[in-house]
Amino acid sequence: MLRLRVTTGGAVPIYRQVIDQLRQSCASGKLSVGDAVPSVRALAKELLVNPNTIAKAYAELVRDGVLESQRGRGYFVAAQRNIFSAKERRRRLDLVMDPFLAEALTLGFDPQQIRDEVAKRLDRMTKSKS
Amino acid sequence: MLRLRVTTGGAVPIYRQVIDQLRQSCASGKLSVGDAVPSVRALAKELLVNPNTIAKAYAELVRDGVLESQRGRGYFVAAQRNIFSAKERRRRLDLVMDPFLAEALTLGFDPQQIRDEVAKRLDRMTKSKS
Amino acid sequence: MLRLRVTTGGAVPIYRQVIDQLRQSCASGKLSVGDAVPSVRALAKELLVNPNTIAKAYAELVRDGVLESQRGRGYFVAAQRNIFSAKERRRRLDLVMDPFLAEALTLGFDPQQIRDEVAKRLDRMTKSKS
Amino acid sequence: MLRLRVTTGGAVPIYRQVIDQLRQSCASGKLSVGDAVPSVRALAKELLVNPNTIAKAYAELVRDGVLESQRGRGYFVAAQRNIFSAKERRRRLDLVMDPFLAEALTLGFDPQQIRDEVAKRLDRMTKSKS
DNA sequence: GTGGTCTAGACCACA
DNA sequence: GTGGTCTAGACCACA
Repeated sequence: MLRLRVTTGGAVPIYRQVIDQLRQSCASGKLSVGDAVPSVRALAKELLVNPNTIAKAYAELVRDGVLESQRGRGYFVAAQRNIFSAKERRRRLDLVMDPFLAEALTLGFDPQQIRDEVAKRLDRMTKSKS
Repeated sequence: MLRLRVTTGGAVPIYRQVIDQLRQSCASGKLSVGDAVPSVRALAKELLVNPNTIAKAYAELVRDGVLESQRGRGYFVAAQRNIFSAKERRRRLDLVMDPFLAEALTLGFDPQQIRDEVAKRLDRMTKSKS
Repeated sequence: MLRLRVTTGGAVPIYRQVIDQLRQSCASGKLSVGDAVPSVRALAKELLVNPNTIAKAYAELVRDGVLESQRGRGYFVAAQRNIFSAKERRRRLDLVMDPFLAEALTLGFDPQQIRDEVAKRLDRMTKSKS
Repeated sequence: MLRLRVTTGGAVPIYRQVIDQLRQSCASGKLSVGDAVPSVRALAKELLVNPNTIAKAYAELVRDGVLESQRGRGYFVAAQRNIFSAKERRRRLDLVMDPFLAEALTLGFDPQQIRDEVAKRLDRMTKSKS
């Protein structure tokens, strides 16, 4: 059973947190192709947020090819297809990588530590798949 | 002499870019403890942005212990205090690492590619120190 | 000056109409790279619809790389870049072409007429660019 | 024997797919005036969908003059009446053509490619007549 | 002034 | 029951 948690008041919008956590669930294999995700209303009720906020998150995941919606039935995990051009994928990677690395360095981690942590986390994410 | 560049086009707010670049300059050693950073007005003029935007960025950097203000003299790079406990640093690292890795994976990059890109980017960031 | 019109009550959602018309304005050269589009509030007021509806349309155009938003400044026409993979572009073309052709045939136009009308309309769209 | 196929995955509602495919079968000559179409129940059973969904599709086709219902006998392809004036047909064509062309252009296809794809697709649609 | 997020709540489309 | 669209309106972030 999918467990999501969001915090309010912080800098990260609720809908962004939902997106990130669902992406992670897909990437880590906690969710597989074809799996249903909670309905907009059910998740909104569980997280105590407005259904529109969940709908917004789900809509973005659909646009990015992570989820598919079936009207009247619900949202489901889509087969991963690379919808973006190589250039765009690269652009989007940099867009998320740079702030991450800047923050990691600012936190006092050195390059070697960062590489190690990234490798370790990637292992955990992909191993748990099988 | 410190060189900052901001782009007014993208999604990242100007004050955020200023913060990120100064943090990175400190992390990479381009700026050392005690170094002066440009005055609010000078930097605003140079970057052609509103002084309020720079003031806001500097205020956040002071709040985070990256800069110190000396009244009447200007802003200086603060002695690197590790404000956070090891556990807290770790927590904050995960907080930014997980969404980054999840997005990278759903973009279709595999673990090896992600490790390579991270290493490459880190090299570029830290080489520019010398 | 950009002129948009929407009808309510029909099958086509308002935000979809806004998207279509802005796409057309870009495709036909009525709008050029860097041009500002009306602010969310201004357009909402002009069309007598809710600002959220306009915001939704603009957000989709940003996601598709047609517009760029500059926080605090407004929305602007983005440089056209092909953000989608060849496969995805093809998929999206079919997604809009098939319903169009089916409707055209149902209206009683024969293939030759449809080809002619498409060619004529394309000419008008791209000639008006210069 | 009429062959319909519906996919329950995508964004297009099932009843819409049924409508589009029947319209296309009529337009392409696969179905001729007076031909019977499958009964609501038979088609629902064949496609594994709710009979209400088929009933809804047939109702719209009757409303548009594509089908006729004969009480107790079933649904039949109606005599092709051109319900719309030439002007109205033209207006309706533009209504669907413009968004299609605008999207195709903003997807990065050039006029020549669009003309080619349209011609190719039309060929395939009408060849299947024989 | 601009855009961004979120809530509360209505009403429709679809299965 | 499910998702989709839209309104009214609040409050924040940014320039």
